Amino acid sequence: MDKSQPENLKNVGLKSTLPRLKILGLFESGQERHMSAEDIYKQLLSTGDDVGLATVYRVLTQFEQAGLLVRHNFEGGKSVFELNQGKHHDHIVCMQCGHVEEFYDAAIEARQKKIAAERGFEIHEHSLSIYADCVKPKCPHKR
Amino acid sequence: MDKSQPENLKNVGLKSTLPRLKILGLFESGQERHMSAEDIYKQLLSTGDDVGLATVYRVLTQFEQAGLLVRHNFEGGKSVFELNQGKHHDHIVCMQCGHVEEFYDAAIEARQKKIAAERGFEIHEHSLSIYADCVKPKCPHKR
DNA sequence: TACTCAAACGATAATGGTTCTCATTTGCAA
DNA sequence: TTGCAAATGAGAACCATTATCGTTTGAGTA
Repeated sequence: MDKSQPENLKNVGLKSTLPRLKILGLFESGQERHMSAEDIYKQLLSTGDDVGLATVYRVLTQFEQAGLLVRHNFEGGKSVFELNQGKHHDHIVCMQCGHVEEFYDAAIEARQKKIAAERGFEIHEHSLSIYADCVKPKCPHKR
Repeated sequence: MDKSQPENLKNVGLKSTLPRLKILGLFESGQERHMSAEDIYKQLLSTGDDVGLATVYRVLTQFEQAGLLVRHNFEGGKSVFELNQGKHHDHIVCMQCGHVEEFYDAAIEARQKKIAAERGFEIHEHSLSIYADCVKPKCPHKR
């Protein structure tokens, strides 16, 4: 399923170590797109893959800097990460269940560029998060 | 200049106390629109108005709940607050100097509503922050 | 104007997420 | 294999924020 991991790491100049492979593997398994350090730590413990919490944080930061992951700071104080698949997108976060949905809107993107340019800014990155409530009873995702 | 403070507090059901008046006064003085708890604490200390840090946090939260202030969670881990003047707006934050500029774009707002509705969400709140670099040498605002 | 007392305060301890420290382990090249 | 810099892991440290709890205060009442 995910045999290409060592190359992924080498490609970004990171030594291929067990903890790094495990963590990257978790993201590539696609079980959960958005995970916090704590999520990952617990997940690894539960499968018997003992990785220190400090290492999880270190590796996540390295992956972010290497461009493998993207970090988001939603409300709630903790950072969540997701695989960087090139395509920028924004998020809607359900305030009830914490479920995260992604979206991309070209009109919004264009507007943002325009606004920044008008004000003499050079866009570095941007984050748009809509905090909302799922209206439908499709809210069984627990936080 | 800001004589109406006690009424402001009463109107939202808060007892008019010294710390609350001082903190609200700081925001109403307009010196700095966006301030963190730490900013406020230091500012008050520097003018001899001794208010406990715990009180600053407590009051900020109360003001937020009362609708007097709006809280933002920019990158950097700390919350910043600004006077709630009714008009919703988003922010561009300079990554170099920390300077914050505000903007409002009807097209973006409309798009957001549409996107949420399409996905069966009821918008609760949303926050759009563009992290950018001031291009011009108008960047003397220190963080 | 003095009295009462719940509400508010302030110092400090506790918390939660994250980073740092440093002794031990490991990937990998010679 | 061996050597060693890089990486790891346990736990301490850190930082923003919240909780605790004894003391103070605002504002209605006598």
